[in-house]
Amino acid sequence: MLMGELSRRSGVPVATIKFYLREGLLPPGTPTAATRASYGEDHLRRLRLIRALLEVGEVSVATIRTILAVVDDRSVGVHQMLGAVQYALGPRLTPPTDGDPHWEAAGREADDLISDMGWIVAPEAPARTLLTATLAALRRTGSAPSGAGLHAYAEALSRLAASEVASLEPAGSPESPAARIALTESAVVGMVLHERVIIALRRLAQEDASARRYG
Amino acid sequence: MLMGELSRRSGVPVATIKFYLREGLLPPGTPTAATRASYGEDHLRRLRLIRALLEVGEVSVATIRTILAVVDDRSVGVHQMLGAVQYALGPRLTPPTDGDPHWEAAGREADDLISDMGWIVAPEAPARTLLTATLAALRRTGSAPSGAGLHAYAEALSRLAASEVASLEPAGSPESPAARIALTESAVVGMVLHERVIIALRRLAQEDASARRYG
DNA sequence: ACTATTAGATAGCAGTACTCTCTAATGGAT
DNA sequence: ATCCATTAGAGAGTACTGCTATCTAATAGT
Repeated sequence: MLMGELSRRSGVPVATIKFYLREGLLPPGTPTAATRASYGEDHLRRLRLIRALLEVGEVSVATIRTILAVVDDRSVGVHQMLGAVQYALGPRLTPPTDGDPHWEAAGREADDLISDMGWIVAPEAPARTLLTATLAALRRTGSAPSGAGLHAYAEALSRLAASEVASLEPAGSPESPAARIALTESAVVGMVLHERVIIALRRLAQEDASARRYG
Repeated sequence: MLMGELSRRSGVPVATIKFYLREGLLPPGTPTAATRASYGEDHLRRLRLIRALLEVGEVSVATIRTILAVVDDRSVGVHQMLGAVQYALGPRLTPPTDGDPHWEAAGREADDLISDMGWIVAPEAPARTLLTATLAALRRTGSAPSGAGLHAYAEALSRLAASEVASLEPAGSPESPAARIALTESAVVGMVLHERVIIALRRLAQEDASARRYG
């Protein structure tokens, strides 16, 4: 497949594909002449993955590059891959250096919740920082949620996450390297886009609840 | 309170506060002289709200301006406010003009889910578009979730949303205009930041589930 | 009187995701 | 054989975002 066909089939402009090649998001095609290279179905698949992460997942180009490097690294297993993706996605928030009481209280609340749930998570997990930062911001604005509400969220998400992780490796270990990559790409896009699905469903449910109560 | 004190108490640089004033995110202080204005606690509260939405909620300045305009509009009720905020947050995705089969299948799936759940949502609700776009992207990348999984998500979020909406108006209607604004700000920050809480909890639960299964 | 601070305005800056332009080489059509 | 479209590869340019810096004139506190 030539650049033009890749562009046509993916809906991505040629100049943009070239940009992704320069940025290392897309591996180069196999050159057939000085001014010609051939691209395969895997390029098309990768391109769709990039666009999904960018347009729907709102993931930055730099983060996508990091994620794809993990996807292409055959030495990492499913668990490490999930962790690496979470680390790449994780908030680039800087915790306050001084002793911010809101931050510290939020950190304690997050730690308590995690241990109450019996969750096994790394101390430096970015999601932990994200939770702390969000709880701290809620405290700062005087809108801290109740502990009971947090637990309800956690219980619900615990069940959803368990079933999703269980479906990650449907048929044993991957057969070929290409199949492994396709499977890993699918897991990544699932991780990122399911978050969007959850947000969309939550907003829809909220609109419904609000309509019933006030509408 | 003078600009300097507002800056010190909020942790936001003076130049940035001036920028928010210019952008209309922060109402001007009451001028006391040609080069002096006085700011109150409401400015401090609003500034914290802006920072929470920006830094944790990842909401753009333009969107925050739109949201704050709704918050300050005393003529809108809770339900309309929620709708307006969702509309402002909503994806700025453009649905494909041509008949994209993935998009259309995703749209049908979203509509089916909404009617299965018995949800009352506007046909043009941005969350509906977000759901459609995300399902379409999942289809394009060959990672479409199962209908059963979607229903499980929807059920869980339906319960969470109902309890959150129920807690929006804790003690009847607001007393003073200032109290109404404070309550509305709290509702907005809750809407936006609780989404982050959910994402953080999901990632934590996923890490735990993955650790138990593969770690 | 002097220094620090402020309002208000304008300009600049760093990062992001492209988009455009150019050159030289090549492929297919006529 | 010769044209025209297409391509690789490289570099510069663009539009937008969220600040940040600089300047002027006015004022407050010491």
